[in-house]
Amino acid sequence: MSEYRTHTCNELREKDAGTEVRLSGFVKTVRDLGGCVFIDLRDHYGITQLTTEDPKLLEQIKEINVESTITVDGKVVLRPEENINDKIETGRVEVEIETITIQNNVLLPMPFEVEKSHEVKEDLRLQYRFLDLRNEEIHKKIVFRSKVLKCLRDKMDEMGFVEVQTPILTSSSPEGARDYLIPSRLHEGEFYALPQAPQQFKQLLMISGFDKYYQIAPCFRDEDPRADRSPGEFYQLDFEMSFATQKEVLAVLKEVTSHVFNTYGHATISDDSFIEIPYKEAMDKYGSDKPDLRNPLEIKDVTECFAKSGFNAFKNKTVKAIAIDSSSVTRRFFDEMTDFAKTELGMAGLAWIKINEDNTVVGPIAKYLDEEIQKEMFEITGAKENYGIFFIADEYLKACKDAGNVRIELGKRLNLIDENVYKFCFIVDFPFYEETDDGKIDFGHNPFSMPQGGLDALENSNPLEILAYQYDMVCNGYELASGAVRNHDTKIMTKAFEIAGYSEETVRNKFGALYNAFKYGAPPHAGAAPGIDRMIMLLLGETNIREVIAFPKNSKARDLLMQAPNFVTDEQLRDVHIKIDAKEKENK
RNA sequence: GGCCUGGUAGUUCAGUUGGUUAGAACGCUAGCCUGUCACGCUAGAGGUCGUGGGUUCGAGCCCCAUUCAGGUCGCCA
Repeated sequence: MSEYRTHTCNELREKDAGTEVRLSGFVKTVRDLGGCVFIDLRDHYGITQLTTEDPKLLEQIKEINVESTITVDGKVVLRPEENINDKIETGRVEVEIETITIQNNVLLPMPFEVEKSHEVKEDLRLQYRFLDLRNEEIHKKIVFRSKVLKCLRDKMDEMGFVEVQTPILTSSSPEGARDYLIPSRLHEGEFYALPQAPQQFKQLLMISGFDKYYQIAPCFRDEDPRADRSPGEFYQLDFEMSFATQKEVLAVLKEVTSHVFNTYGHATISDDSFIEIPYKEAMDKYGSDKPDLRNPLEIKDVTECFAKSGFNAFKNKTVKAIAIDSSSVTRRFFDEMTDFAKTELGMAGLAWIKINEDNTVVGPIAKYLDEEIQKEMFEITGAKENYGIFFIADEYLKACKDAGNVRIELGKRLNLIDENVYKFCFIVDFPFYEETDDGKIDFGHNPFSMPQGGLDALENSNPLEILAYQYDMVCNGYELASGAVRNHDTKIMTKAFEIAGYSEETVRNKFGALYNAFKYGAPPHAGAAPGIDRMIMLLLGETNIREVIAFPKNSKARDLLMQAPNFVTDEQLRDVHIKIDAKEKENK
């Protein structure tokens, strides 16, 4: 018998009545009725009610604070019929206390009530995360995460993938995000970087002949967070396959995600999931490369209509339109949307028209649209009587994105989102290059992916028209995975970098290991990496990614519990050959 | 870095047009209570209204600055 317990707090049932037991746990509540007392004892597994009428014990219990840890010896008894509590699994029995040992009392005031921690301001929860995690609801999410991780590992294993751990201390790599740097003590002035992803290692593993690799991999990116983006560090189910095409990678993504979402999802996967949508189509129809397909609204292009109209503000701009059934909303709805577009989305404005029962058109810009234009517009957008149309005008890409945000907001406000389904899709055919603000050509996503059409396309096409074998998996408006067929041919790679303005020498310097390895019979390979935190968030129907991470950082990438980052001693700095610029410090 | 929203008791919040002693709920402390499970009842303690400045006879409320937090754009394959 354990020194501390014979059973957990979720084990005792009616059949145990009469047995002597020992339980240990946290005091969840004390209900003192005067002549008798009830204690809810909580541990990782559940809750058991303790009770006593013994005056000596009643006196002792007065010293126990809520959330203290105690060990109790006692006898299991059946509860009287009328006092059964079926809300807890042990609710048909209780333990009559014989002795109580206080293991550790609560010595400081509790910063918040554990039972209500989910209502508390987030920074306080994070500062006392160890107490926050005692809350059953939050506790359960972390246990849930463990199950999902096992599920993923089992599935990957079943599909023949080998888990390989790759270095955490590695070199800076040109992938887009800012690196976290680690100064080297042994090599003055040099730095390690934490991996943004095990990208180069997994490709090297393919060259090593491992065929199918995966890893639940920590990734580090020094970027500002979002509600759905964990600041600083996060985990990916990173995988890579040799001799595989885009189609085969998408099939693996589909198999893994449908398995885990079918097993652990709070909603069901819709039948029309896993369709492929080209990037361009996604931008045109949904104004986003991570569209929420539960939202039935579609964006239409009405640039031509406005070109013919007398409304000069929209001339020479791309004009996007979203039609909604407005029979259930008032005029005020339109004004509030305009307000939202201006203040929240930073748009210049949001034009709209409303079509009355009798097909007359009203709204701030209605007078500029003659009947013929209206007719054409209704045809394009599918609008009819009792509909409203919102218009977003700007330079093409901005118009798409703004319309996308308006679409999302309309979906929310009109309550068009079915919370009980997962709609997955693959966004494919991302542009290989994009134009930077100063008119240069640069890689659209990452330089590791294979351009469609290979060397021929690079040599003979307009770079901005070349597509990449690059794909995302999207679920309910979240980018859940991203991947690519890799460029394993150094000739194509050199050319690809040349177009973006990098010399072969730069390529060799930036990722020499990989570039060099490609020259030793590299197999064609492709892969992807679903984000695990985001996946668990979706499985649980959460919208805050920090809810599914045991010890998350706050939105400024600070660890409020461990107080990181923090200043270090001068000696530590000397060790790693770092000097803090005093001026910079003062400015702070 | 830009924008939006917020900071009032331990916690979550309310606080009218700028006007006497800043409230509620939960928690905490003390007392009463033998079947509670959100136990109940009674009483009590608890506040530099984020910080600094300003306007005013008078500021939780108005103005400026600043700081912290959350969201969002930029950023992030």
